[in-house]
Formats: sequence, C-alpha cells, structure tokens
Amino acid sequence: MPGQHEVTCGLSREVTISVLPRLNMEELIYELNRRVKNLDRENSIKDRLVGILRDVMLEEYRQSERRSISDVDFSNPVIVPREKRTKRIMRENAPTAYAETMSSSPGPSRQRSGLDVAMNPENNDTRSENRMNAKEAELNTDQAQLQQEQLCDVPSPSSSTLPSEDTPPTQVNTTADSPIVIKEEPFDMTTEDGETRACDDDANVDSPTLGTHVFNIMNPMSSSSYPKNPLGGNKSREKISTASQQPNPDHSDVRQWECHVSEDDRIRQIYQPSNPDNAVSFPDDRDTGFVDTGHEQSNVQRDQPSNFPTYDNRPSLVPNDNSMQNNFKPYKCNQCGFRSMYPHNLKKHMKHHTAGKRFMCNECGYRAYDKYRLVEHTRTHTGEKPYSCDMCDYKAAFKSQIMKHMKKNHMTVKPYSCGICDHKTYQASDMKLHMKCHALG
DNA sequence: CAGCAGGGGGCGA
DNA sequence: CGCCCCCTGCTGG
Ligand SMILES: [Zn+2]
Ligand SMILES: [Zn+2]
Ligand SMILES: [Zn+2]
Ligand SMILES: [Zn+2]
Repeated sequence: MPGQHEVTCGLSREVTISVLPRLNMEELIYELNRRVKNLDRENSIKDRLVGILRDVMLEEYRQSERRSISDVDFSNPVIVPREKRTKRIMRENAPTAYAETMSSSPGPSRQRSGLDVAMNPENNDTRSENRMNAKEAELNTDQAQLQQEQLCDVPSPSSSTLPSEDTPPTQVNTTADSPIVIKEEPFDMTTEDGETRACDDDANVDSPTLGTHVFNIMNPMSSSSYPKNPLGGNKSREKISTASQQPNPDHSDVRQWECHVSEDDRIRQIYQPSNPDNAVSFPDDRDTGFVDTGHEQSNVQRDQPSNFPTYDNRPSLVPNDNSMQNNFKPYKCNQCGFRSMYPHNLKKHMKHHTAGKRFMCNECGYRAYDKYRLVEHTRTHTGEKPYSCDMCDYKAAFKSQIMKHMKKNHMTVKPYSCGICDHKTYQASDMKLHMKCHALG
C-alpha cells in the first residue's frame, strides 16, 4: 500500500483532467482525497461518495436478490430488448388504478378539451382558450394540489423504498389516497434503478440523434420532420434557428418517398389552447427541501469555459468524427458520446449520468430530471387522460397522442406516400419504417 | 396505430 | 437554469 501511494503520489502531481479517465480506482481515490482538502467542499463531496457507495451496496444487494429469483426473471432465455426490460416490468407492475380513474364517466364536458374548438371552428380562439384554460385549471386543481403536497413530502433517502425491478410497487410506500408519489430526492447519485435507466439512456441516447439526422436527410422538406405550414403562422415554434436545428441535410441522398402538405398545423392550433398542463402549476419546488448541492452538475460543465465543447481525450464509445453532423454539434458528452449543438442541452443530458434525475416515480422507479416529465409519466399510472378528441371518444394522456390520433382518424389525406409502392401513411415514422422494408428487399 | 420516453428548443426568472 | 412544450422514435398489440 505504501508503494502504491508513492506511485500515485508521483502521478498526482501531474494529473490533469484529461487523464482522469485513465486512472484506476485507487489512484482516483487518492487524488480525490488529496485535493478535497484544498477545497471547502468536503461535505458535498462526501455526500456524493455516500451516494455512490450506497448505490454500489444496493447493486450488490440486488444482484444477490436476482440470483435467488432465478425462475421467471432474467435467467429466462427470452430475449428482452435492452431498455425495454425495465419498461416491461414497469408495465407489469403497473397498478390497476387505471380502471378506477377512468370509471368515473368522464362527463361529456369534463375532459373535452380541444374539442369545442374543433367542432366549432368559427369560435373565437382566445375566448375559447380562456374558457378552456379555466375549465382545465379547475379540473386539475385537485391533482395539482395533490402532487404539490407529494412533492413537498420528501422522504428521507434512507427510508425511501428504493424502487427496483424486483420490487413490486406495493412495496413502495403508497397510500390509498395517493398512489403516486412524486418524490424529489435530496441527494442522489442515481440509485440502482436510476443507474439502470441511465445506462439504458446512454445506450439509447446516441441513436436518436443519428436517427433524426437520417430522417431529416430523408425528409429535407421540413426542419422538424413534419411539413410546416406554408403560412407558418404557428406560434413561436417556427424557429429562427431552423437552420441551426439540424445540419444541412445532404440533399443528394435519395429520398424515395414524399410528404405532401398535411393538416398538422391546423391540428396543432386546435389543440393548442387545450393543454391541461398549463394548469398544473407548482409552486417553486426548489423550496421544497431539495438541496442543490451542485451534484447534478457534471464535471464536464464545471471544468471548462461555458462556450467550449467538452474535453475528452478518451476514445469515444461512438464514432464521433463524422464530419458535418458533429461540426454542428460540438458539445459532446464524454461519457456516452451524446452530442448537442447547445451547451444547455448538454447540461440537460448530463443529468442522465449524474444525480440530475431528481424526480422519481414511486410507483415504478422512473426517474426524470424534469418535473414536468414526471407529471406526464404519472398519468401512465393514474390513467388520467386530459386530452380528448372532439370528433370521437378517444382520450389521451399526452398531447402528442391526440395529435397523432387526429391525423390518423380525422384527417382525409395521408401526407406521406411511398414512391416505390402505393403505401401511404399519415405518420412520418411509419413511412420511415416502411422504407426500411423496401431497403431490405 | 397507440403508448410512452426523451431530444431539442423557447421562455421567463 | 428550470419549466413547459413540440416533435419524433421505438415498441407492442
Ligand atoms: Zn452522456
Ligand atoms: Zn411510474
Ligand atoms: Zn377522434
Ligand atoms: Zn413502399
């Protein structure tokens, strides 16, 4: 051990940030120990270490648990796609609150949000908007208050039942009154489930960018994959930075399908006012006991000028030299290869790796770094479906769902048509899938 | 096609 | 920087 120290001691004098990834555990610990004394952050760092250690121990515990449950679970040769594993389990564990919630007949007026507008297109928009918001504010008051209380009710980390894939939701401290507890964890270095998910996210996080890129190549007509209304009068969404949104797609790429103008924008406008989430407002929950120790800040963000892309001398897990795309996305995560055009988004992304996912669903262990996302997520448990279609009885939990529904069921034209066969669809992603079939033969 | 998660960006504090 | 929202991708039915 002394020898080790001499080595690391010698090493530590010339340790630079960029070599950190190459240090072994002992060297890291030594280095940390040495440096932490120079800072006033001993406590904060200790907190983080406690968190890490806690996670390690939990992981240990979980593994031993898992080994003992060798029947149905993961020893099972059935291949569960990565990332879906947790999702599936989440679904299996999903409570039956759904039926309960939905059984109260949604009183025709109750959940019809965007519908009035759609059915009476001549309605004055602002008027109906106000009416609708008032109605929904009313509707959501209870829920908002409930969640608000829950948000304030932060269990101590030690007592919190950590959600796990092996832990049925019933073990989570839920009550009949509040099946869903939105919990904001004080300090937390991604506990077990978060860890799992974070890893999943990592695996996941690279492809979307690429996917989007590919898609935009395929569909150069739009900056955001759906055709824009030529009138363009749609909110602030038409971004000045359309150009910056994606790298210039390579137009030479073969696009074998085309998209005709859709009614998207009209639908968007119809449903614009009816967003119930506007009514779900929380007081500033930064006051509710969450101690921002700065843990969610990644080292990456801390140690570099804000306008400088991440340092990273490690070999990237993902091919990162790919020219154009990367030139437009200079902000790179040094832990998974995620790239973004904006530092803001990189910071957001880094929360996947750090303690940033403060908001945890007690029902299933889902974690979010954004409270709004958790609110939306909890609807999957409560069955709350605040969006409803004006033309039929369909109800949706997310706004995007109802927009899809409108396009599918109440839109006359399917804007995406295949150039190879007769296939038409209303959904860009479907067309993309369809084209894959052609590509495969 | 429905359900849902997450990237990305706007906006206000 | 947090919140909110739009949009898209992925997956299962
Ligand atoms: Zn990352
Ligand atoms: Zn949940
Ligand atoms: Zn409908
Ligand atoms: Zn085709």
